[in-house]
Amino acid sequence: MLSFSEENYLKAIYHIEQLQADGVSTNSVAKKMQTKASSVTDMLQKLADKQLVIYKKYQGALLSEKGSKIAISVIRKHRLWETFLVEKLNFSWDEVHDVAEQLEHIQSEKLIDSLDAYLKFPTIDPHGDPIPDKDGNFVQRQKVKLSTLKENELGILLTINDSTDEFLRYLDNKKIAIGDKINVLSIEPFDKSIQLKIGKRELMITEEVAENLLVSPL
Amino acid sequence: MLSFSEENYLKAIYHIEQLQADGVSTNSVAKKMQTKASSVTDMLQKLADKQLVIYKKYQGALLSEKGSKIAISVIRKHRLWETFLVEKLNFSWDEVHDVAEQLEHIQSEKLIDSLDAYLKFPTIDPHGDPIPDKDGNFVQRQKVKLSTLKENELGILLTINDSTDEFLRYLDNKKIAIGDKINVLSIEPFDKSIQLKIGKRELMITEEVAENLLVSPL
DNA sequence: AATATTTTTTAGATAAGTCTAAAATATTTT
DNA sequence: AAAATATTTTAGACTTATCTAAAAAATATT
Ligand SMILES: [Mn+2]
Ligand SMILES: [Mn+2]
Ligand SMILES: [Mn+2]
Ligand SMILES: [Mn+2]
Repeated sequence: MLSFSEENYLKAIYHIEQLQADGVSTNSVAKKMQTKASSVTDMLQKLADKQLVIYKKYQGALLSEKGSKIAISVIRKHRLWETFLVEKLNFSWDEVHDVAEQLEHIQSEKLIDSLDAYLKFPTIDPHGDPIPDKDGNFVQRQKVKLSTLKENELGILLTINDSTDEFLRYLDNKKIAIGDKINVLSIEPFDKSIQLKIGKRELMITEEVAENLLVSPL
Repeated sequence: MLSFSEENYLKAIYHIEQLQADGVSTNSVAKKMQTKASSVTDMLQKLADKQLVIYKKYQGALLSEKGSKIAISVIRKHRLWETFLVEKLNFSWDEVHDVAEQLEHIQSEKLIDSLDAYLKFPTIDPHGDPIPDKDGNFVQRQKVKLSTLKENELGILLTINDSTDEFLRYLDNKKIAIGDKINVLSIEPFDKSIQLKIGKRELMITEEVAENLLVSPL
């Protein structure tokens, strides 16, 4: 039985590993967890004792097989709860994260598997992120930043890089949603802002926004 | 923001208060919480500092207005989650308690009020216990032990005194359920065992079982 | 290669929650 | 009312998770 804190560290290490496959640095974990490097060192030593990470002084850490399984199960719970909140309790996608941060630590295999079934085994969460199944498997989809598309190219919005409430609400306001088919009409050479078309609507987004929208190119 | 531990103590004190209205003793809390009296003293001092209980050395404790409100809100969450697990996720009533013990500490007013609405504002949980509403109000029903009924008297099973898994499963086996109309056919003078009728079925229960069944007399 | 800077670890402190053992107080029995 | 017993509190220790400040190691700069 792991503490909430241990589970949160494992999840953070997992997410950092996805970005840069080499050893996860103490500082990168500290930044993600909004804590001090010394606290991270303490925790990495503890997780190493429990064989959940492979850790060598000054070399950073990597999740072990066991640690990785736990991280994925926490992520599974987080995303299933987010899906429940949106689908069943009518939360909007910018309201679910903090509650899911708490719910992801509830310990009950029966609970999470029943929830999974109740939701009809969803594979994608409200933010477009894949939901691992009971065995930890999930879909890996090819995706590129919208900012890499050329003029007249198309893409389906799969997920987003920035999941802050502010960005989610920006997308709501602009009526940009997961699953939308986005057509790049033109790119302004001066500031790389993009004129695009969703359905019949035309709108303009900045390069920064385009960097945070991940699409499947068509 | 209270810790899980503080919330659990408040809930325990509340439940003990319901049984004996006078000051709640340190030992009674220790017994309920399965902890040591010294730990209880520490916590009572802390809760008194936070004005959640009224506490005088060697005199035991009482919940303050504020403490009582929090205790009731934790109970509300516990019972709504139990109802959710049974109604929506097909848990049986002997499987919900431990999970609800965890879920009752999730902090989100929007979550619990949405859950309440999703369940159509239930007033009774799977064990027959009343569910406080958003304002902390709940139905108080007149109820007596089945063992106090005389021969040929009737009662509706409202709730139970013993909520252990074993007793719940005993009731399932005997097909005795909350809401059943129970007819006391005869009482054996020797051991006070009771012959009763539910629907068309006749069955016998011991006095001990009858002590743990609370009915509304008809 | 030596120096400066950054990163990481260690040492020591603090807070929450628990425990055991001993002391203080209250209650019951004689 | 004194003695015996039970209850409650205090004192001191331990664990987990965090922090600050200092030391050690790694990396970057000159
Ligand atoms: Mn999230
Ligand atoms: Mn998500
Ligand atoms: Mn319960
Ligand atoms: Mn219940």
